[in-house]
Amino acid sequence: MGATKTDHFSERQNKLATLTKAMAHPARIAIIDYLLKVDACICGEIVNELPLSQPTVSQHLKELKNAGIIRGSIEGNSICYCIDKENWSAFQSMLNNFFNNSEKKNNCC
Amino acid sequence: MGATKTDHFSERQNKLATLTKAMAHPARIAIIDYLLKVDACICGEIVNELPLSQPTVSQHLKELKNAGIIRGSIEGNSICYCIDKENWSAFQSMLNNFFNNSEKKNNCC
DNA sequence: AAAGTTTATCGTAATATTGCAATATTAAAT
DNA sequence: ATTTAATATTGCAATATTACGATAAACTTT
Repeated sequence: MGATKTDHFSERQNKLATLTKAMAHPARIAIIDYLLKVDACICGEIVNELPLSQPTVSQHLKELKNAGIIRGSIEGNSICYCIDKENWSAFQSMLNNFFNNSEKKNNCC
Repeated sequence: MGATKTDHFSERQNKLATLTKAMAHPARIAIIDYLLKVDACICGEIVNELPLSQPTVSQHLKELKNAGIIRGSIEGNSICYCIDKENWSAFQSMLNNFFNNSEKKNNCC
């Protein structure tokens, strides 16, 4: 056991879970925060912004990249990271749809 | 190691991470989906809705409850669960704020 | 070419998550 | 009081995540 049974759920449910999982760490939230704040590609300063070692930050960056939240491109001997705006908008819509189902009338407890 | 260094991040960052983590499983998304769909308190049918064993579902319900996403109240010999609408709205705002920082002009890569 | 800089990967330890069988708990029904 | 029902808890195995030191890879500068 220990492995998530993704095959029993809908694609949408798995996607939402994957997306939220990618954000589900304060360091990754902090990275996204920073990239949104500076609103540009950041070449080689992200490690200094975080209270974690270089390998650990690199790993978090990789996860964000795998999830499609950020993009990285080689620029000389450093790597420039930025938010993948297209995907980011799609994720926002996805989460909005999820939440907007709660705009109903009835209630009970 | 293996434990998240929450003490190095802001309260907001940790809260966002905790919230997204609570949603970061297809079974938990499915539970929220279901509770939003029926838009009512559900007494003892949630296990049948999911392709997982009763103990596993119970555990996922517990996590959602701990995160404040759902509430459960005893009703006879079953337990009624529903979305905690107040918290749910707060979470929605929180995520909206997070995403709305990306409504800027500049871009690069 | 050698040395420096930046980022990624490997290896490994600590911890957390996922899942379920078995069992416990609690209330209703008989 | 016993049985039935619904849900929670315990215990455990499999897997995933988090973190970092050591090292590798790739590009720049000297």
